[in-house]
Amino acid sequence: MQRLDALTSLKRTFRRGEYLYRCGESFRALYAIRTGFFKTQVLHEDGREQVTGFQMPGEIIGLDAICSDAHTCDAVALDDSEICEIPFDRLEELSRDLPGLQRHLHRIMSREIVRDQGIMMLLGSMRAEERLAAFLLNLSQRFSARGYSPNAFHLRMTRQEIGSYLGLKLETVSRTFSHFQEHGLLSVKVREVEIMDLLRLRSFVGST
Amino acid sequence: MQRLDALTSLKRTFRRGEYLYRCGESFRALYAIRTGFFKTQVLHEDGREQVTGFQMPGEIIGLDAICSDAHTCDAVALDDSEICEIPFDRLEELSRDLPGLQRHLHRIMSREIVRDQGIMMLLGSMRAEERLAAFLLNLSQRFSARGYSPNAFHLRMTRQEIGSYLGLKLETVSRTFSHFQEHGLLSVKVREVEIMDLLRLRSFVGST
DNA sequence: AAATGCGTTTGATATAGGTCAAAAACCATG
DNA sequence: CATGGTTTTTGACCTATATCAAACGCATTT
Repeated sequence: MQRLDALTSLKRTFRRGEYLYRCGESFRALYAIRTGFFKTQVLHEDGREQVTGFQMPGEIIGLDAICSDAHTCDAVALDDSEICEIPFDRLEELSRDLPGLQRHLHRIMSREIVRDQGIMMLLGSMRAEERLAAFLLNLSQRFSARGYSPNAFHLRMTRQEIGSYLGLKLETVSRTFSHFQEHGLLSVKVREVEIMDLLRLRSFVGST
Repeated sequence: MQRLDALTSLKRTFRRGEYLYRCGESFRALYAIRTGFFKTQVLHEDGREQVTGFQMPGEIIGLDAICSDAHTCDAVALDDSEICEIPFDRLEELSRDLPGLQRHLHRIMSREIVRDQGIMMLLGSMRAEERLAAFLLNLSQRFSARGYSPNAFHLRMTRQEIGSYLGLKLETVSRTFSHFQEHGLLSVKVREVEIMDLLRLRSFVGST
């Protein structure tokens, strides 16, 4: 356990807008978010961007870099944040001695794969309203798991970033928020969201 | 190395249309494809399906099940196939003794995450022609890596399955094939594809 | 307090891709 | 080789979302 503590001893802080890593940089460590908020994005050479995820405290980023020893996306702080660096070779070493840690690591990687499957489902076969509803419910659930209200929260990302993540244009995101508001599902004031009717919002997605 | 051989000794065959596993089934093993062709899909309760991938020999499926000890998607043979079962607990055990194997497993999981990022990019920010071009180029590259022609191959999946994977309707897939053919990029006769102008097809992805 | 600047909202219009429908091609089976 | 079922193609039309454009809100600077 001391060794595990030693593994996670290096902490770093980031201001809003700063990059934790950039696509192409060589891979050394995974990062556990302690506080704050990040996004990960892939950039196409023609300038198009695809936001691949929003990460909150307790989540691990950098897993994509293992396969090629280089990061395949950017990670950007959306809020002042603190992360904890986990050197990957030492993590592998330690997980050889600690089956519980090994299993944990595998679970984390697998969970990321399942998360991605969910996004494929979202992007591949949902309509705009379903996408936004699924997105909000996902945030709600994650805030809730961290002890915050599942019904009222502050969005750390712009409409454009939400749109990129959901495969929609920012105007469509904005309009869909307005629709939801008109129908009494939620109240939204720029970045502040309050979900009024969680059940009905859920029924939009079909499941969850 | 004997232990590694022992690990991969259980083989099974599947006829076209048979399920390797189904969503919800409990997780015991990963599967390495020896011969044949599979698809993985997630089903929404309202009947919508999302194909999450097409797998060929040498590829590993089942990684999604690690995190919850249950499969989160279906895997269906698209061709008569042979797979090799890899009991996961024994794989973990062995990878504690063999750092090379451990690293290999991590790379495979990470590669899957990167693959999924690519699909998000595709679904989130490409148009129909780009999606289909990217799909064909991906198949081409994978056939090529297996010693088959990169220019001529047989599609194992239906237009509907391609469409589901690419977030398009089957009619759109069909029409886009026709467009490509009209422009001399490829020749397609139902399931037989021959790429005539690989460079120009490539220039589709990442332009416009 | 005015000016600047980004992010957001809203409206008008355009279009890529979806939907519906029918015909054609293909494939498995008796 | 005739049959019936599936898959594919193609056409006509429609709609969800994109695009373009303008105004607005809010925060920061001057």
